Amino acid sequence: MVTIKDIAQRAGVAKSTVSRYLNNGSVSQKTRTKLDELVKETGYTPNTFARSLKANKTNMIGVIIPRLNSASTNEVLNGIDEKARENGYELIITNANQDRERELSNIQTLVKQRVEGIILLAREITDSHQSLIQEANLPFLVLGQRAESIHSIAYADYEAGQKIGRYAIELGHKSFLFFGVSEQDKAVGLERKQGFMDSLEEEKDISVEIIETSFSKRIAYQDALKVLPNTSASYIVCATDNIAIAVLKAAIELNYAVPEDFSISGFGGYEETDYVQPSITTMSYPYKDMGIQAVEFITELIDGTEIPYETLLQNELVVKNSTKAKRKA
Amino acid sequence: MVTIKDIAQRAGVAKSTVSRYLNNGSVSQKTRTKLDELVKETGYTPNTFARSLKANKTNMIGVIIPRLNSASTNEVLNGIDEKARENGYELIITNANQDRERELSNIQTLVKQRVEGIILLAREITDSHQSLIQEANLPFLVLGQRAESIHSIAYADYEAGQKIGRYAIELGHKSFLFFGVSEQDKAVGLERKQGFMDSLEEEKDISVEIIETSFSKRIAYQDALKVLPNTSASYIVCATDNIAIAVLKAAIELNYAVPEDFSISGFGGYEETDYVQPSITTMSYPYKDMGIQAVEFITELIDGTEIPYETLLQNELVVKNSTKAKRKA
DNA sequence: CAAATAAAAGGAACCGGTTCTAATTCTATT
DNA sequence: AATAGAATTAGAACCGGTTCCTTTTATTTG
Repeated sequence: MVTIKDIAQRAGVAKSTVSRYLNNGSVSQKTRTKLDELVKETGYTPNTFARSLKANKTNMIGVIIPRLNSASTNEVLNGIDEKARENGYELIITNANQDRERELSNIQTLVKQRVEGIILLAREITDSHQSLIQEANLPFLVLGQRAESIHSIAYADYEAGQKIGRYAIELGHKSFLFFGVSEQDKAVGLERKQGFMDSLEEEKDISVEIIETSFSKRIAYQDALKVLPNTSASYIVCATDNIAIAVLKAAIELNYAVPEDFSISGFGGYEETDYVQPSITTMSYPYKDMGIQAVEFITELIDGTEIPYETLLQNELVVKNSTKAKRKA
Repeated sequence: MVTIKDIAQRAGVAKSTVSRYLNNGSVSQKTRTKLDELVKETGYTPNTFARSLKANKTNMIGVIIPRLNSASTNEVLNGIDEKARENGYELIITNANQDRERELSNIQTLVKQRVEGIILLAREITDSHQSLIQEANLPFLVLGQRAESIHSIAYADYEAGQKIGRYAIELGHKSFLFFGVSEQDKAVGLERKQGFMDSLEEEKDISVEIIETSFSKRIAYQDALKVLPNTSASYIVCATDNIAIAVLKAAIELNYAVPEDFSISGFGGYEETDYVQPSITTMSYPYKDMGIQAVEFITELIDGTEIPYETLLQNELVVKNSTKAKRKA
């Protein structure tokens, strides 16, 4: 590998001159030309480590994702990727594979790699997270969950829940089945449900049955096969699009008609909801925007600019063919 | 940030002693205990850059993926991630976003980052790739495409095409519609099609209509809306599962019955094919295994071990509900 | 044309580690 | 107790850059 020393020697100048040439300037036209040639000829590129070592700056942002095969994660990553590139940062993406221990160890790994900031796509923020983050003493941004005393960007999940509730009420539904996930996930498990429940508050003659299932399509599908035959609901609220897709599959296999027998809606706005029969009504989430916003924020944090501790991103209802007005009894 | 010098001073020993303590050994019990304490107390971690600088070793593998929101990419990454972790490598994942220029620039970025090897999930290998890879002079592994004089792991796409063809023939189909993609993608665009076509060779009274569409569901869907009303085919071969899903959607919206009016099959084995109605017959691909295999190979290349230039991974037919025997005319 | 000033270049120190060699200390042996 | 040999340790050099300070060279000005 050719180094700055080699270049300097061959050009007959000092290392420092080459360094100046590479960075700001103040080099005579003559040496500049000479160095241009040599760099081209040798294909010289400065060693990033040597640079980072001295500069104490790595130009890298660490990203921790909960799992790889998730459409929402990918969209967020897409936004992060695009914006990071634009801002001149390299990304180190690490996968926690839904394992809390691994998430923590990923934080440490990134700290060791001397990233300048960390973006965490979160499921849940525990005390271990809190203390590790304090300790790391790095710009840190949590996405998708609100977190005390850590900067975060989250979706307006509570409001999203409300919007679905109000929409269903408008359609005349009274009897609901809610497929949710564990409340450990505050945003998805708690806030969406809470928003939905609160939106029904002032209505009369409402019944709601709540089932806790999983993010996994397979498990949600199995749960739905068991639950659907015994429900009196006319509207099924699913806390994620994946759950909605799984419930739809179960409903059809049990020979129900959707939306005639059940209306079904999800949360997420996944493309996949367009490609099942019927297409599924859902709350669309600004995933990519979140990624973009995240890089903007982390950049500001790195630069020492103040940003709000909590940012909420709104989402909107997309009505498709899996929901319809309740027929008059 | 606390450095090795700080530790050395506080322990009253030389830097080199601390370094020895951190690495191999040959340190007296007394200093070892002392240093244990100090490291714990200060939370010292060695600076990766300083280390890499001297060692000329980074323990990092670079991965280039064509795009983020792809189920197959994610599965492969999953395997890579798992195995890399096991082998003690860090991953730098970069996204080329389907842009050839960006793919090339990603290679350069990774080379600058001094990764020890690069894994490229490829769509197409051009001459620019070839020369850049030569120049980089790093262990390099291409996944998903065969590439001349570069190590590669690919799927047995030709054979996969044949298997689908033979299966359809067995079901008694004679008239086919093939939704393919550009031949620039050798594996998906060319080999799958070629395998399929060759498998029909010895049959009589066969008709095949070939449509070139896109990897994008949206575009494939639009193409299908145009083509389906005018086809006489009874079996539709789609070069990817995404295309199959899009074609199925179009078929249903045009009021065809699947598989009664058309049998439809895809390639890929995506989970999503289970969640549409009807579920789609497909060739399953060992994505995760490829990721695992890839890390094994790149590790061996880094260590200087010889590996075969070309490795082919087999895939198998998974019959679901979107295909059935042709009814006798 | 000499002196003052600006521009360019050189040299050394440093970033935070590792490694090699030489020096010191400890242990065992006679 | 003297000495050989092994185990530890210190110190310097180095990895490949950047940066600060000093010196040299070029340019301008009176």
